[in-house]
Amino acid sequence: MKNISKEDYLSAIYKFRDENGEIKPNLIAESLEISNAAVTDMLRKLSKDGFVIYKKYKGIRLTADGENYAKNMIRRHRIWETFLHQVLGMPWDKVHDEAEKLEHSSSDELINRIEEYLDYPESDPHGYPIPDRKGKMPKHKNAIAISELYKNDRVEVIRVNDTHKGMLGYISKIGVELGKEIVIKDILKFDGSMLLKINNKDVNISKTIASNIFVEKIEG
Amino acid sequence: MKNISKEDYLSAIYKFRDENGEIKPNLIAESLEISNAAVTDMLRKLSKDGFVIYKKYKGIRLTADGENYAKNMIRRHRIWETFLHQVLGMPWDKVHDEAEKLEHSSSDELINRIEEYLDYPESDPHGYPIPDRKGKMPKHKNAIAISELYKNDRVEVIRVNDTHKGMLGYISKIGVELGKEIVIKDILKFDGSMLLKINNKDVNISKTIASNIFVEKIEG
DNA sequence: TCATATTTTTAAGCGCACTTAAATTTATTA
DNA sequence: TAATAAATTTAAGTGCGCTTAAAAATATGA
Repeated sequence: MKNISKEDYLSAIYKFRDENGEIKPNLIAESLEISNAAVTDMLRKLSKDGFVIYKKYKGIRLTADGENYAKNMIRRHRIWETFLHQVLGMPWDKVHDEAEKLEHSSSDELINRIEEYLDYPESDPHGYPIPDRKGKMPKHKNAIAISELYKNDRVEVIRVNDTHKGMLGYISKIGVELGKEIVIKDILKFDGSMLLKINNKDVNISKTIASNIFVEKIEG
Repeated sequence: MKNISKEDYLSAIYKFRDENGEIKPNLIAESLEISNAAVTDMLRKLSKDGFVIYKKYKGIRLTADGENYAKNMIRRHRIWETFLHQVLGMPWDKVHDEAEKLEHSSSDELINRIEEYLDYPESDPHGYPIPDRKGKMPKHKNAIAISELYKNDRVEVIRVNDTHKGMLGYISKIGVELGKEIVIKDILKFDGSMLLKINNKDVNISKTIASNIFVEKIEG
């Protein structure tokens, strides 16, 4: 059994809902790696407790309460990640799992103290924005996935997706980090993989990886 | 339900066992605030897993594995308390509950990193020793409870017990902290309460409180 | 549009860490 | 030492968050 809490469900809904703010049970089940039946069970409870709008066979959406709750969990998660990386020097690809545990065991007061200690950071080690204590999310830079780029584009890394296990470790091994400059040297048509220049070295990355590294163009 | 983990049982046994290293189920149940029946259940499991020696109706003791496990939990707890107090400025009487939650959600690697960041502290904010990563406990100062002292003794606070809820808050409110000088001004025979001088103020404390503040005598 | 595939819900059940109540063992004390 | 009290174990049961299997609803596509 996995024993996932209400907190994880709300975070997952928040993260994976579509442009209309809706999500299907199936996607929740996949992201939490549990059965669809378990999701149905929990949705009933979350609905009863006023955190989601749930009607059988219909898409699910967060209530205002649910959204606040989820945003607070994301705040906790990202503040822990930032602390672990910046203060304790924990590597990029390890902070996620550690924060995942800590976020459920911290009072709001503790999170606020850490935030203060970090001098109110606006983004986590992967470039994601940290909601403030009122739930306000700092403005995100306009990010493009590397997979959307063209040959000879020169870009700077501003965000890296941390949803896939093991991927972050690989990404950091090939030299990618926030602020790093990358040049697109070639795009291979047959598999969508891309040849990049990072740290003056040529690196080939798959389309999957390319779609999880977000950048902004360097002008000029 | 309280949902107490194996980890809490082992810590409780470690803390409350007698001079022979033994403990009765009853005491475990009281300290964890659960029923005796729940303790019997868990003891069976802990025994099967090799953490305690358990024979029906006999005293319980930790195996070497159980002792190591418990000591590691105490290490986690005290390192978190030290971090919360020293780095984040969390007050004396709040760190216990917060650490209680965090200790179950931290990898050994995280604890080691915090320990390093704190420059390998030897005692927690209440004066209790912190086991090192091999389980070695730093030598404790020889502590006397204030309740054992005589009129006119001059002493320095070196440890404060954090087992009673609310007591630490009170103790800190009357001016007691580690390293603080106290003079015993009087002992009231009829109830064992004591009149102390702290910060040049007279304070009366009950026998219960007096037996939970530990000191060493100031020579001369 | 109708058969088929997919998603979602329902039903039954499991393991865990508890609970209360009753039975049993051990400890106390008169 | 025998009656009584206290501690401990056993038995039965609960709530929670899962599971698998089957049933029902929705979506897809020839």
